[in-house]
Amino acid sequence: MDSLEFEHMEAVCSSKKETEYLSGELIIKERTQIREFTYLKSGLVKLFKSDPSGSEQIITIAKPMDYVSLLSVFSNDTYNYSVTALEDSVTCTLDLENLRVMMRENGELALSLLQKMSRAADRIIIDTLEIRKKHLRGRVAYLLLYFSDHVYFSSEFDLPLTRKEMAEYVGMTTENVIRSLSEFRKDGILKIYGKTIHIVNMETLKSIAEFG
Amino acid sequence: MDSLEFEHMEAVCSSKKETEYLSGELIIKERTQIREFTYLKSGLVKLFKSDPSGSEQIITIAKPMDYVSLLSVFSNDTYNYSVTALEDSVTCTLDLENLRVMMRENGELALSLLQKMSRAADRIIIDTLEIRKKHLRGRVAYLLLYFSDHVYFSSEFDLPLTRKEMAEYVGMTTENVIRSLSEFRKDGILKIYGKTIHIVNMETLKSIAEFG
DNA sequence: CGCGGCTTTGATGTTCATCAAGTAAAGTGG
DNA sequence: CCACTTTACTTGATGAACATCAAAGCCGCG
Repeated sequence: MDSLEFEHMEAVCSSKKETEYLSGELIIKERTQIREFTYLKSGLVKLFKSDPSGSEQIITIAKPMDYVSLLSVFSNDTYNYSVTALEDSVTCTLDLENLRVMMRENGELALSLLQKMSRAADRIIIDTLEIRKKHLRGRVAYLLLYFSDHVYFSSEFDLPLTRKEMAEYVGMTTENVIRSLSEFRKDGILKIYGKTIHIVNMETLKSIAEFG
Repeated sequence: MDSLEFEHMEAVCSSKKETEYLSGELIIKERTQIREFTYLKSGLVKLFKSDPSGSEQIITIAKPMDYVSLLSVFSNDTYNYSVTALEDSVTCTLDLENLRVMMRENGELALSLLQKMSRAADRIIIDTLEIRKKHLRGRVAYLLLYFSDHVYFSSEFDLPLTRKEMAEYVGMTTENVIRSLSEFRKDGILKIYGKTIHIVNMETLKSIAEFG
């Protein structure tokens, strides 16, 4: 959200509460009651859905100022996904009932929330379709570029996800994520030191992400 | 939307306009300016995104009282998907600027819109993840059950989609949609007369949809 | 130091897309 | 309304993409 909306909401809400989480900690557990509206103040988190069988699918990754209690907040009474911290993170929570009252009284606030929620949902849907079209190498490239271009703003960064999580994000197996990464390394597109990624040949990676 | 929201919006909007479309007609063209808020009054439509290369991906299918100008409305100034009628349909459009003004003045309206939009987006995301997990036969089964359980409320119905469109919806090839259908027929799960589908063995189909 | 989780690579088999070719159905123009 | 063209549907054969299985190295942590 931009700073205007942000201040707007802060001003409007008396019941703001901050909570710190360590990397790996569970922030929201699916199927629990939604009582609060949550956004991310700092850090990085993943939103995901897990199966009875234990497997997980990552829906999206949320950055500071993103709403963590995504869509379900206003449509459901329980979460249908979980959230855990990928890095040490701080969340802000507002009492949901309180926020609802505010929105009823203040259409401007409601409209700006609607706008922001729409943007987030839209991006998830578009990205999912985009990823579905691609072959495995293209998916991995797309993911690396996401971190490079939209999260860390650098061609060198530490992956906040394990290989397994990367696989869960783009719908492939861990082994094939690794294979794709290894191929990129062999082709001189990347340098890899464990979780540290250095994108050497950005152009090639971009064309793989687009056409692969 | 439920009838309360519905009346609410009707009452609030002076500029309502109805438009009829024949099956196959384009209702919204992606990348065009969004000027109106549109919902479906009767019929059935598909929302889809198309590639430079000409291929299409179906995002979802909208039923009467669903919002057709889905998420983009409040987050974008242009549509990032197209809409065409799958059956003869009637849409209702409201002037978007007008609606925005109403929402600012009327938080209750804004909140109810937010709720409804959230529900729709949520369903799309969940369904997409659900489909991604499944094998081809499971995807086709899932799709058939969607029509049976949520659109036509009958075990016998006419598919509103071509085989190709079914493929575009669930992310597989036309040939494999057909192959799955043929297999279901051979296994005595379906009877197929062109576009008419009769689900004979509902239980088996459900278990394929769930575990396939 | 040893255990468990994460990572990596190779070998194997399955699932699926692609290609090809033919039939049926649905428009289209004379 | 009929010949003609196009679009939709169907089946089979082939190969490519991908998941699965297996085994080993690595790293952090108790």
